[in-house]
Parts: sequence; structure tokens; C-alpha cells
Amino acid sequence: MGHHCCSKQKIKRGLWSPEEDEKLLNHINTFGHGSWSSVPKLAGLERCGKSCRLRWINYLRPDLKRGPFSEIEERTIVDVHRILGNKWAQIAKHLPGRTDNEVKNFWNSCIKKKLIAQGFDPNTHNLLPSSKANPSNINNNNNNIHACNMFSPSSFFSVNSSHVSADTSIDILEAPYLTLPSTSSPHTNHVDISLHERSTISTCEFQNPNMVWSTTLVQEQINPIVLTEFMGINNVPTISTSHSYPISELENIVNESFQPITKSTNPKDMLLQSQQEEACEVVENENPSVLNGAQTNIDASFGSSNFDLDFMESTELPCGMYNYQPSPMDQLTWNG
DNA sequence: AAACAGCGCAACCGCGAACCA
DNA sequence: TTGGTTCGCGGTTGCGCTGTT
Repeated sequence: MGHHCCSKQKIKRGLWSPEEDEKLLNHINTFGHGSWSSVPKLAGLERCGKSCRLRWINYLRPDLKRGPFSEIEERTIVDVHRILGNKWAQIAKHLPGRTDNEVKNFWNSCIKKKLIAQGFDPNTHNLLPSSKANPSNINNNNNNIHACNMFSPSSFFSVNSSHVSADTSIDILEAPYLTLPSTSSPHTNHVDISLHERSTISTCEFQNPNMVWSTTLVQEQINPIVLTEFMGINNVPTISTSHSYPISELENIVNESFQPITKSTNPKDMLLQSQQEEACEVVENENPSVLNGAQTNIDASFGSSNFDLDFMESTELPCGMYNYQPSPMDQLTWNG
């Protein structure tokens, strides 16, 4: 069965021979690919256009990088995947010389297994339920939550738990990073931030998770911390951005940064919001403990928001950078 | 040495988006 | 606006290599 684009043609399938590669390479180098559907005929190949395109993109393109993935590339894949999910083509755009197919294969054959072995769900990048009680994966020391992983310290993983009490402090990771705990509860609209063994305890309130991150970067890197801003879809925190600040600035930054966005006036969004609120009430009635006001929660009711992937795609992602540098990523935009 | 299993990678398939007449 | 064609993407398959029994 051939592709519908070339079902009338005599189609060869399977691995490409060096002769076929040469024909395709010569043709594209001379004429460009133009319409892929016409390439096989013009190049004298008994292949379909799709197959030619794939062969060119994944193998013959001159700008392809060969060889194993570097540690930096690996980190980039993990970081971008945490934000975008299985958007291999978009992930590959952040890795010059790598193809979506290559990234996808590397993920499935290598990274995925590493994450699972570390007790992380490769889809959500959160700790797997079975791993939350596993001391090898979590340093549960003095009630501190300490998420670490093989990519630490360049990657940040949320501690996704509804059992974080108010007096639970958040450990500063070995690198000067702080993670904010979050829960899947879509209702509670505040977050407690505390620093282990430091007196600074700040609580900020926001009405909507679609926060404007408006704080300018503080350049001094004296005891910097990272505030992780969680976003998500369908009550599942899936997107985070990280920012470094001097520790002394924490309270001010928290107070200034978490600015609520006014609710959408779009009727469709308003309907979604009301539906979410109804759903939250159901959750609240069924499980009141989830909404314990002393818990550390981040509102994750993002269903009414549309994250601007196109915008983000056009920027260089700072995710996972050890030393944070300001970038357009700070201007993450939402279409509400 | 042969059989088998596991793995990585290249290629295919189907679907939706984009394009165009 | 519509319908046909082409493109691009993500999921899946299958082949070949390698290690193990």
C-alpha cells in the first residue's frame, strides 16, 4: 500500500541504497526539492515523495549533526519536553543539526528509561506515585521535600503533593535553587514559600494562575534562589519557568511578582471558568482535606488559557540553564 | 556455534494542517 | 466556501546489530 500522494507510482520501500541516496542528493543539490511529490520522478527514483522528503530531512541534509547526544543536548531535550511534551519537531528546533526523529528515538530509547529509573514519570516529569515513598528518590529529611534527579541541578521538578503542610519547609537544593510545591488541587489560590533554616516566610495570594511575571532580573548572584512558576493544563502543572534572584530579595519579589490577571471576559472562557469552579466544589465536597488552607498549593486551573506555543517556539529557551540569563522566555505570553 | 532477546535506529503510516485553485 | 492536493508531525513498525544463554 503506497501513500495516497503517490499511489499511482511504482513504489520501492525499505532501506535506501547508496545509489538512491546519491540520486536524491544530486537532484536536490541541483534543483532543490520543490514539490516533494514530483521529486521521485525528476530524480529517477522509485520512491514516493514522502519517503524522499523523510530521507532528506533525517539523513541526507548537509547540516545534520551526527554522533551521540551531548549532555547539554540531553538536558535541553528534558527541559523542553517538560514544557512542550511530545512535540518532537519543536524540541528538535532547539537542537541544531538534530531531527525530530532523532530526538524522538533518543527520548524513547534512552531518556525515558533514565527518568523512569529515577522514579519520574516521563510524561509529566513528576515523581511517580510509587516513588514518592521511596527514600532513594526523595530525601525526606526533617519534613523537608527535596526533589532531585539525574539532571540536577539544571532541571527542576515540581513536588506534586497535597500533603505539604504549612510548617513544611522547602529545602534549598544543593545548587542554590528553591522549588515551589504544587498540588493538583485546582481550587486553593495561594502559595506558601518558605526557606529552610531561614526566617523568610512569604505568602502570596493570587486569584488566577495566569500570572504576569513582571519582576526584572536582579543581577547580583549572591545566594540566589529560583522561583519556579508553574503553569498547566487541565489541572496538571506542566509548564514551569525558573528565575534566579538574590535570597535577600525573595520577599519583595514574591510580593511584587505574583500579580493576578483579570478574568477573561470571553464568554467561552467564562463558561470554562464556571465549569472549573463547579468541578472544584465537587472535589472540595468529596475531599475537604485537599483544601486545607494551611497547605501549600498552587492553583492549577488553567483550562481556560491558551499558552502561546508559537511565541515560545520563536525564542531561545533558558530552561535548565545553570546561571539564569534574561531572555525573551521571560515574556511567556498567554492568550486568555 | 546457534538461538534468542533486547535495543537502537531508520523508515513507514495515518492523520490533521496548510495550501491552492 | 469548498474540495483536492501536499506537507509536516507523532506514533508505530520492523530490521539489523549486539549481548546473553
